[in-house]
Amino acid sequence: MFSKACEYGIRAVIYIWSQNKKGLKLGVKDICKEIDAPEYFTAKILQSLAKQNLVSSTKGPNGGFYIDADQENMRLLDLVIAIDGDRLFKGCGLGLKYCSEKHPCPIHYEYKAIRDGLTKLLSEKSLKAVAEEVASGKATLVTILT
Amino acid sequence: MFSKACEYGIRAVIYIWSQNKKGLKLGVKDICKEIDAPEYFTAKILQSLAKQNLVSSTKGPNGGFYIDADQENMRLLDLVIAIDGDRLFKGCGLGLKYCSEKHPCPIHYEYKAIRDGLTKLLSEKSLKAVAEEVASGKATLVTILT
DNA sequence: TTAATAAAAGATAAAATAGTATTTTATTTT
DNA sequence: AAAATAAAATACTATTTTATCTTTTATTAA
Repeated sequence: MFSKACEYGIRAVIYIWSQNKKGLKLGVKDICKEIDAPEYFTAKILQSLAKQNLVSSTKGPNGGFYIDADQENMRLLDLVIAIDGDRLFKGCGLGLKYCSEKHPCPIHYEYKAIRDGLTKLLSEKSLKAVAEEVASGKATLVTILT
Repeated sequence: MFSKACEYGIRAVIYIWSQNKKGLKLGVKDICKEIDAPEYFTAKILQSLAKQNLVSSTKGPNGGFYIDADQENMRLLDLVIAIDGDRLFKGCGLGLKYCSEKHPCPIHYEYKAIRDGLTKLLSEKSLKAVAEEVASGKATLVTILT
């Protein structure tokens, strides 16, 4: 569903937020160790997000990635679009160039319902909300056996 | 969501079925012309489906692809799995190796609902049903402007 | 002001997906 | 039996995604 880049990106950003409620910045290495993602690849994703102003960063000692007040209200949808684009949220399920209510493909309505559900899910989940779930232990970002 | 191969494959199989209610077999060229898919690529997909016994084919003059009585009850889900595998239907939305009710990722329940919806959609839509919609003009497989 | 640190940028490589072309094999019609 | 037809098999190319490594730039602490 989501690309690998998107999976890593979402996990990374959630982890960054959960850690820097205290003003703590995080290096890529720390982030990737925690969320089990490839370091250089994740660095690229975060740099792209920084360029798009979804996360913040500073270089040098004690530098790293963090999320400021303006950014913490982002929705997961914003993140997904920033990383994967909007391909998941538009276009026909069967790849028809023109597919519409008037000329629907055979799965048009049902597919639309699924996609709208996904959009809704990602719109309603704010970074803050999911990160708080993780911080409180209600949800996890890491592999836990058993 | 679905791969290109899957989009072409679904469209091709639906078209094949709608045409050979009469016992008519279809060549790859005809199929691809109608559904606007790349010929050689689609040929490969159909050959793979034939190997998996989801469609039938015969070589030689008047040969081509067709769908026999055993095959026409396939669900779209069977098709998708045959082409794309089951990656879409299992695994964590955020890519966690272990994500479960007991240790859920932050979007576990909502994502599961979406995915179950997709599975349901593809299970309930039989090839026959969608192909009949196309045959009757209720749905389309081709690009129609306006 | 120098050394250390960490992101940014750029270059490269591997794997997967998408797409094309050619050769081989089976079948049918003449 | 020969020619024509069409799928099957194989080989090849291109693009995108995933991933790694190296160099540069900004920042901070000693």
